[in-house]
Amino acid sequence: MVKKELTETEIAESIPDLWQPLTASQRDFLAQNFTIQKYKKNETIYCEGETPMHLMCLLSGKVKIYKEGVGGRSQIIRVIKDKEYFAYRAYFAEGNFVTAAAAFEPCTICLIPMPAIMKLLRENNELAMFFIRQLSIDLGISDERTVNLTQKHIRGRLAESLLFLKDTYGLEEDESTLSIYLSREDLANLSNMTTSNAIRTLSNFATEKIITIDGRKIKIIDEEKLKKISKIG
Amino acid sequence: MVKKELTETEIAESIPDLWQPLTASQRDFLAQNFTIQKYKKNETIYCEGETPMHLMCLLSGKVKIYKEGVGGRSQIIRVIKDKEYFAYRAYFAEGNFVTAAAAFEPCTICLIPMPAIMKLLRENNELAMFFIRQLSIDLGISDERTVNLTQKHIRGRLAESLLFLKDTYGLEEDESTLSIYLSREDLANLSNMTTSNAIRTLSNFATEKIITIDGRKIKIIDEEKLKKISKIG
DNA sequence: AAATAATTATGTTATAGAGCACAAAGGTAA
DNA sequence: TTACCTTTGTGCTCTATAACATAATTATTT
Repeated sequence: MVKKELTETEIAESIPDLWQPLTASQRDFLAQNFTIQKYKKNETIYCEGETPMHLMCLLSGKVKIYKEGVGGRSQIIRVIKDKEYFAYRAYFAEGNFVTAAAAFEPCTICLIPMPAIMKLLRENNELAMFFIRQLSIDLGISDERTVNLTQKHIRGRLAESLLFLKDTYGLEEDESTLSIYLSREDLANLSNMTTSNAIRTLSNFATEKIITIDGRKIKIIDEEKLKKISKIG
Repeated sequence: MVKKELTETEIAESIPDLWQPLTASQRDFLAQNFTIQKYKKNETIYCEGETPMHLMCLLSGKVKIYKEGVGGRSQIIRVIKDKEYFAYRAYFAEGNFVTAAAAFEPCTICLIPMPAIMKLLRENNELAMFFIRQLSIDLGISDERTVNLTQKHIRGRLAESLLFLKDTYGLEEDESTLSIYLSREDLANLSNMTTSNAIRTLSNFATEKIITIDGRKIKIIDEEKLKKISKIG
């Protein structure tokens, strides 16, 4: 664990949502409990079944939260972009992790021990409201996702995943290339399908001129059509 | 809307989790904002897209939270038993309902305007922690559910639903009959399958002496076997 | 009580998508 | 360079489950 000396300004910029509601003394306290950790590409951040210890905030990089399902098939539950918090749910629920997390690409993560967060929460309602809002949003997304993954057909699921990646990580300067380069396998795990079907459906989309593919680079050409496919399932 | 005069004791017994953390003046305030509403069997409590106004606590009866999916297929997301709170997530997420709620059987529900809850939340951290814990638990369940519904086979999904109903609503005095009598359609919507497949799989379970069925009455005979089927998918 | 509608049951058919096999391409290591 | 592994791509087969059709029951309404 790297314990880097950071100025309070640097910390404030790293974790604005958490920092902003705090009083001066609470900020001091948080600065004492702030550590930085780096993870290599594809490195596991935490595993299913482990006991949660820290709140994590992704400072840079991209992270997947996933779950090993039946027969080794893994399902990506959600993805984290920078400035997003994760790994706290299980602690609040007083249980172990039901998901695992791994780095899509090299990551810098800020860790804050959950007991420190609990102390701040007991003192600061605005902070509590931040978590209530965040958990509520995530629960709504999860409910939507359950229905989408179970009821939509392969094309609809893949289309939705592509739009979801666009909304989460955005596009490159050309305004059409997805800013995340996933393996076909990750794309399949995100869309609840086999790798072969992700490959096949992706090339179908390319043939239909909805996207172009160049290795792992995906350009969205016809977003409207993608939305339509996602909608009708 | 029935505005029944209740004693504070009666209220306290109805909504213990919400009541217990409050101070005397907060309890007074809550008692002023407490209304009771009754719903008939199968009546809709709220719809997808509506704006959330009240926190609801189920005082008696059974409720399903569901979502209309692709092609009119509906998916039961979770079920509520008495003393459980619901309908608050969307308000906290500052959006409209993404799910609908309906009564499985006649229900009595306590409604508290969300702005009143917000006021109490701002004053009372323990109350905030209650919601953080509850949302965290529900999010974990939802994540588990996503994988179970997408990856398990029909038998596994139905077995899981039966165990889930047992855990939620319990058994009758005979220690084996499920305390909830669902239609095959509801059972199917809970297990992400068609009604015909719910019927078929249910009678298969009966043939295999895992359960007995008498109309909508389901007796669990071999819980261990059910757990095994649920586990292997 | 008769009529109508809803639910449960069962058989048959059709198909989406998994599973598998294998080849080609690209990466990494020795 | 050669060897080896991982990822991507394509074709073929098989099966779980949806979709449909039609009774048989059971509720509900008139």
